[in-house]
Amino acid sequence: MKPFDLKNQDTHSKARRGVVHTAHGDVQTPVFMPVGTRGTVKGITPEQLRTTGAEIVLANTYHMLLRPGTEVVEALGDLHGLMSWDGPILTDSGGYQVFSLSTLNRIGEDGVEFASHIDGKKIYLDAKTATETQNRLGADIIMCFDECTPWPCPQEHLVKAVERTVRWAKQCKDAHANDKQLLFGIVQGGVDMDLRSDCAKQMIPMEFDGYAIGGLSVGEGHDHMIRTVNHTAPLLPEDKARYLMGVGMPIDIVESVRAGVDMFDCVLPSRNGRNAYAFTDDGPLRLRNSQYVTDTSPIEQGCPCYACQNFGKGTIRHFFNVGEMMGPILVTIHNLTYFQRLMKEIRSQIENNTFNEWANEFCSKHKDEA
RNA sequence: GGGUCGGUGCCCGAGUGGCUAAAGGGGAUGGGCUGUAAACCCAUUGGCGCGAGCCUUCGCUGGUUCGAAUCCAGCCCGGCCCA
Repeated sequence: MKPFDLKNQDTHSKARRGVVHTAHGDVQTPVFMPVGTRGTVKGITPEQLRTTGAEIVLANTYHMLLRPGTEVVEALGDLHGLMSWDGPILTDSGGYQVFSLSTLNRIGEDGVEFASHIDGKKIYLDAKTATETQNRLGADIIMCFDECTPWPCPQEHLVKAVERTVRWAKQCKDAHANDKQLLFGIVQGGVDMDLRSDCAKQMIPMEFDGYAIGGLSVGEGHDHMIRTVNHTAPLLPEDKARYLMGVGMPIDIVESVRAGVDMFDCVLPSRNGRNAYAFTDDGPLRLRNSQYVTDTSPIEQGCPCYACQNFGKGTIRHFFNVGEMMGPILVTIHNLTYFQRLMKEIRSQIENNTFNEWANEFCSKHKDEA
């Protein structure tokens, strides 16, 4: 079976409605994938995650490799067993940690040496080890080991990063030895359109199961991001899933869907939820703010999530103020539900061929959040 | 009644002649977070002023000193010990 089926193509934009087929089930796109870096989406159970509408979840190779380690994950029934999640899982290769843990690593031509952020132990990650590790962790979609560059980034570094990312991608493809898993390639190149084009041109002949746009949402800002996505997404094969890594704010997602992106992941709904920031259709709420002290209304009127059905803002604010776990739990559930409801709306608008107009309205309403 | 230790900003608490509008916590208020080193991090927190700056503040009152939260005297209040 083809890994990706295109179901509808919006006629007023590049937005698409599709399905990704994985060993643990289908994923309706455009899709938002919550992040469960170390084997769990922080603060909620898989059952709660399911009720938000999530179909697929992320985990991270670098973090699982450090703890508990590949053998232990295998012994616990691979990632699906460990996470108690029988749906699709995607693992990031550790390429993001090349960026996020840059003070703890050294990038070489063949791979990256990390000083473990836990005990300083040397961890070497390259295309082969990242792929073999992911083969064994057992996710349904695995990612090439890439170099996620920072922003701003000197041009010569950007060029080198693209070279390495392309070279490593070939090595990942060669090392990949688990035919139950889809392997996605990643296009790098910062906000340099020529580099993005070069990188895409070199990645496509390698015939990956899907293609990601990496190296964005690293501080470049909404305009740079969207310009780069608008340039890059159309370069990728129409019959393969396109995945914008690490994005993002709702408005970033809507604009990127418009550019033809199918898949997203981001820590924002979960992390910000833990930090009392609630996403709503009327813009964000900072639930620690004193204005909510005695507010008995839900975070979002009409939201079917457990938090909105059972608690008012004042109670949730109280939970945050006294440090009760329930605050982070409730807002995580709400935010993930918000994102899933947004994706559902997006899919429905594409099916009705009304996406573009809807997106215009959404973006004008949320432009302040960019 | 005698002795002794102490009374500092919203709270706790450091400071014991000038660099002190006063360390550090807590609390409060506001902000940030984008393929998670994040249930975390940052900022503000006496008043007035855009600002230089001015005013008020370390129990109360008075004193010493160029200068006092800091030294002295009296008083008030609290803890402990003795009677």
